[in-house]
Amino acid sequence: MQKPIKKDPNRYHGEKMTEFSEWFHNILEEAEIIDQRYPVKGMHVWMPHGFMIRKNTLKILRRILDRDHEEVLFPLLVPEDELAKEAIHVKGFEDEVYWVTHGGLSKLQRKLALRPTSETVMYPMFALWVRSHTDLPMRFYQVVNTFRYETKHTRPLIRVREITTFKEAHTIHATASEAEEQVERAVEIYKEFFNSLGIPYLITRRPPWDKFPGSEYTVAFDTLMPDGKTLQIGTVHNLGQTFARTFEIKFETPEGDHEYVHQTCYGLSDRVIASVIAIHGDESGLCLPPDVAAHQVVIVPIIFKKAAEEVMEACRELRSRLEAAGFRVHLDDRDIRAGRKYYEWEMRGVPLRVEIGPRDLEKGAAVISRRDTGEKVTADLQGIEETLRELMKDILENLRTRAWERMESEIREAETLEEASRIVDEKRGIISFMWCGEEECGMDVEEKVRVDILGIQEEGSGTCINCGREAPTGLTLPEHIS
RNA sequence: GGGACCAUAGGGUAGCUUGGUCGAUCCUUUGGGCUUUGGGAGCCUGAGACCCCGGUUCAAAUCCGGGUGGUCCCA
Repeated sequence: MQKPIKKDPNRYHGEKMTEFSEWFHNILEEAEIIDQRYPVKGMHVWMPHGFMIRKNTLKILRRILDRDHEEVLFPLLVPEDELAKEAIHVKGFEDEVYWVTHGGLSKLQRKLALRPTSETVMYPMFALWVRSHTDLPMRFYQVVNTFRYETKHTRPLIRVREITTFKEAHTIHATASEAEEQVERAVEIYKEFFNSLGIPYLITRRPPWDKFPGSEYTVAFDTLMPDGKTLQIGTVHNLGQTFARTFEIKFETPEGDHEYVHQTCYGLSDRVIASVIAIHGDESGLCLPPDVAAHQVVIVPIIFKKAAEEVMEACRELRSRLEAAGFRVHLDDRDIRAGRKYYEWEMRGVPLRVEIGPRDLEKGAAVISRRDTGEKVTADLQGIEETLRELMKDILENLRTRAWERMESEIREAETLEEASRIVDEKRGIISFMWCGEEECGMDVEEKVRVDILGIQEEGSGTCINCGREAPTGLTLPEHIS
């Protein structure tokens, strides 16, 4: 009981803000999310706890997508000639494609690529599937792994060679305006998804030199990591008819003509999980939104010699009750000190902890402790389901608000290039300024201020910070040091 | 694409400069036992490592070469 509160130097270290990179690395190992020791660069192992979080995250996503998308599954390998068909598209990926060149000992007559993304895998099949305007629209998605031969430093969940979780949706429409509308819908879908994870985001239209290769335009979701740098966590592309022409995807109109379809695609990856971990986590470790947490409630019995069995029995009973009520609950009945359990479950991000000891039992109560605030309250065992449910709602709300405030406090407005440069010197955060939208002028800004322009926000107006021309749309240009 | 640094139990480290005292240090982890248990328990007793290949040498964790893996900086 006289605890020597010595900080174990080998557990992950606390200073999340000052040493984010180390914090992130350590928490992934410590909380048993990812094992980074697999002996191939950029490829890592999902451990059971991490896999649970991933599974729950996907569950939320599928619940939303399944409303009007159909899930499919396409092959991993793309023949070289298909991959090469869409020239601009290939150019964007050729440096980072993995190739399968052999089958056993014999060399393949036709090289096969590991999909870097699945446009060229799916679209030849779409050409077979789409016949008539009555088939449209079509909305598909799949959750697969993709491969990119990253040459820069890899980092678990954020920059990897095997993207283990890539949700890609592909839609097909009869008209340009329907495709346009689908882009808007996809943005709404992603908003709903990120909101249910409490992740703040910035929605921008990517500058033309940074759009998806082969697309008309790209709308991207970015969030802000604790190190002050932005992270792209989702993209929505309007593909126009480019791929339709390349892959001959046509439909018959009511009039009997044959026209090329209009397409969109949009994707999310492992980075979503990285952002949940990074943005909500703190110096005690993970802090998970209840919907993604592997365990939502952990029960810790406070055992003394006297009443030991009664306490255990009450805990077991509570567990069955909570399970019946639909909670993901765990009873930690290990024979170690309660304090140690607290530290462990806090590190693993469990939103709620319920403690039951002899004193509580006499009162027919339990102590509930919430992970996000550290607050403890005593609650009646009677009707505790409702209390816990309320608290979970509150936790998500609190996490979301907290995260949005933090991100917004890092967005700074600049009226002049000098001002922007000064902010850049701080090496963190996002700068918002007006830009005319011209490519040449944008490149010039990137050069002068030494930033990467993230994208254009579709609101407000003013004069361009660089050339002084009228800027029809307000612009947010986050500093994006990659 | 260019450069710097690093590699010792599951994790973190000491030792390397000046080869031998290393039967390799400390923390954590981990098996067994007793006493404990309202915020990381204590004691006893076990377990666990010099990245790979080659070289120099009587002798290599230590020096040299190559490989592999990792970290960071610059374009």
